[in-house]
Amino acid sequence: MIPKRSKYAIQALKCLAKVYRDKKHLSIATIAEQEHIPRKFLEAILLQLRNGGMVGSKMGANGGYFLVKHPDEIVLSSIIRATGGPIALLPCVSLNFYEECIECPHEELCGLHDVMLEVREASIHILSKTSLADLILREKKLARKAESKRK
Amino acid sequence: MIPKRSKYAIQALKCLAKVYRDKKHLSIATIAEQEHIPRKFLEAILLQLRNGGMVGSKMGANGGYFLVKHPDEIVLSSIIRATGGPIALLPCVSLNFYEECIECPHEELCGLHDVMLEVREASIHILSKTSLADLILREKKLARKAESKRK
DNA sequence: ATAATATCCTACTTATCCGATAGGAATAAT
DNA sequence: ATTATTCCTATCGGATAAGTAGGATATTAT
Repeated sequence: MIPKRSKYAIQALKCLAKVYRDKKHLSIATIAEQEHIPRKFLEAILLQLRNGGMVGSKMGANGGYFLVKHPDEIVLSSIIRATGGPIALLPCVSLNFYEECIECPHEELCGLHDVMLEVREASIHILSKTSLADLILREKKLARKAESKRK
Repeated sequence: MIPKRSKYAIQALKCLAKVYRDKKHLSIATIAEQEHIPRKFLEAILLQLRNGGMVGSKMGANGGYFLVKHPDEIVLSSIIRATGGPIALLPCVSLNFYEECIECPHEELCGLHDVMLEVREASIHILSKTSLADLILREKKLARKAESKRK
């Protein structure tokens, strides 16, 4: 499981992506309210994303946050990583939280390691081909589908 | 990430799978030593697996644990589930640890939910086609590969 | 029978991490 | 100035995971 932190980050960035072309910025409070995220917690998360170079900020009254890259270029896997969320199911197959198993004499001979690598690759494949723009597009499709179903 | 508990469970069951055809059983102590798992912890895990009907046990001196099903029929996903390990990356797409997001008005309209479902399906697909027998087979292949590489 | 060897069962400890909060300093717009 | 906002550090409480303790119960071997 990825931490809530990562999920909140994705939601927040999705909000920012929606106003990207208008070159608008959004305040923490606005995003927090829109997405039902605890305000102070979101503050910490956005700060982390900013220090990681994923978003920009404008201080002072009428300030806020904005994306520094196009929503097409920001993919889910990098958001998860930037917020400290592990994707792999085991430490020994994690790129960012790697830890070797004491019990494995040779990692390259471990069958479980091998399988878990496959799982990781499959997950990362999906998560790094899906951008914020894709996410928004997906929601539009889902809305249309629900609409046509309701009739 | 899945808990260590689940990983230990897989290792232990792999041991039992290796002696399955000889209708042997192994004691906790034996497995613990072989796999470098804390003895008492393994005890708790095997007990859980037994109560879940995945393994059988024989009490008393010269007792131990054994598989009740063929190693072909025991897949990784069910071991992970039996030991309380989540496979999904978010609670809202988890089969066994489902929790709805307060922030999502309609789950069916959430793009993230949609993507995470895909990730879950991909992971489960791999984990439920891989059995203990496959795991052992994989290790044999890896060993052969390493052998031919060493030359 | 008795001793030795196992599993069974419940409860506990301990450490770590996660989610969330507090409080104020710095900065910019009006 | 006042107000709105980000920036920064520190902290708290609760949950969960990993591992431990100790004894009850069952079986085998001698």
